[in-house]
Amino acid sequence: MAEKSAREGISRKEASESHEVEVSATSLRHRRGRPGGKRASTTYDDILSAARYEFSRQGFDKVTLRAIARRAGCDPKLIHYYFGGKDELFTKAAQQIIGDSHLLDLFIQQDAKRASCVDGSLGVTLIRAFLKFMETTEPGEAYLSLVRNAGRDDHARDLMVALVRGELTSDRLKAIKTDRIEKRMVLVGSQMLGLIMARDVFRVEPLASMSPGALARIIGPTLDRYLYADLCW
Amino acid sequence: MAEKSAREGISRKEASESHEVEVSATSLRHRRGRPGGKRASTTYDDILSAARYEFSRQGFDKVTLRAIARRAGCDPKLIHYYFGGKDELFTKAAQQIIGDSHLLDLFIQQDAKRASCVDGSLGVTLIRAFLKFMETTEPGEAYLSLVRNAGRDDHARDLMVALVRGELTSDRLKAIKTDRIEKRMVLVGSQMLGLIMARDVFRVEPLASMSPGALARIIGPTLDRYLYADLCW
DNA sequence: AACAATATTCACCGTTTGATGAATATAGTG
DNA sequence: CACTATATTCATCAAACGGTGAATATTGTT
Repeated sequence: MAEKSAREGISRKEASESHEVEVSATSLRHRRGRPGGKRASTTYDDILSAARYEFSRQGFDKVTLRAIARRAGCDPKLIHYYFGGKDELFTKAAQQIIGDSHLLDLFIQQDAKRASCVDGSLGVTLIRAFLKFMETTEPGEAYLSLVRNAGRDDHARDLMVALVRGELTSDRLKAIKTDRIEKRMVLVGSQMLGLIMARDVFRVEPLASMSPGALARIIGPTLDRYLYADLCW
Repeated sequence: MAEKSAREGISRKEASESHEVEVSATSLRHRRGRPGGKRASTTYDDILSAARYEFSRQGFDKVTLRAIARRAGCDPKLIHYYFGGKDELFTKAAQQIIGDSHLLDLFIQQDAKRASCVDGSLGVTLIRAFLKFMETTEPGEAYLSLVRNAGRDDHARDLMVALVRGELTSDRLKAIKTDRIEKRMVLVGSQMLGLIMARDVFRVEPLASMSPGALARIIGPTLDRYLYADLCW
């Protein structure tokens, strides 16, 4: 307990001595100090990316700030420096999905154009576009982290509810003409949610190794029925 | 910091003094020593019960052995004494949760008998029995907590995988004759999982306020198709 | 050159967690 | 009564976690 100040003094001296020589171009990313204009530090984005990676693969509690910092290649303190704390970091990482969800709409349009002659069913198109969306790393990771953490985090839960209800995605879905569209929508959402949970979160076999095309052919008709059939309410 | 040992000494004395008098029938449970034959200590079962309670409401990581011991009214060390460690305790507790899943089978049989003339579809029966199972407080809560925590808890995940694959439930499901039963099973599981997630975890409206009967009529045919139809693999 | 803003590192803290070793009380057994 | 198996408590441990304060390096600004 008395050696505290002494140890600090020694290690600090040693550190400054050993660093002074090897300030090469490779360590540009790790250099201290105010960044030069457009060549600003990428650390902020690195942390956010690493956070999305970790949160999409593990739950909030299991993810450690130290692991995120390790992946981002920075000191753990920088997470607090940039984001404040673990909760704020998760919020920021999860919010990225809102901005990315227009991609789903894009995929739906693309898929509908390309495959309309072969398989024009809206349900099949939906599944295929959604699975492609999930494979697109950035938004897919964010979405997964939402699904995974929605049981605990209120912010994630609210986003999930909106997604299941189809509020955030797909103008085409909103435009279809059918009765009781709200109920039909949540039925579609429940099946897609279950698919993603089983396939990407739980990784249940043989579901996880089935091809997106096969899944679309099998599950698509379910969505079609939810959307168009007479469901004898 | 210097008062620690002093405080401990005092409390120890006080405790032993206050206990000595009131060794009545109520504190029979907390007495030390070798238990009398059939009147053995209930601590083992108390711990297991407390563990099930805690694990079914929070994930494996969030549950602390101290909290379980507090609920069981015993010293934390006894958990290690009886079970070895946290993992072994969870395994034992989870086996009891699984043991309850025979109820689902029972509900399926009951529902099939009662409603066979009105609606004999296996899919409809499945949904109806499953929703009734979820309403049955004890196993329903445990199941729900598994779903809620499976995203961030590996232990819960393993149980969920088994449940989604239908391995733990329903002799009737196992007995049906159809091709590719494994794939068909996980498709059924995915839709039921999505339904429970959307309805009971996220509580998405208007899904959450729909009657079990209506849900069974709407979603049942989906399961029938997954179980029996030609799915053009 | 002096100063302020930014970026990064280091050492450390308090808390909580699962776990362990030693001691101790009680009841059956011979 | 002596002895042993069982049941319980206490005191502590090392590790990991999120978070904090202070120092330091680098750049832009004046």
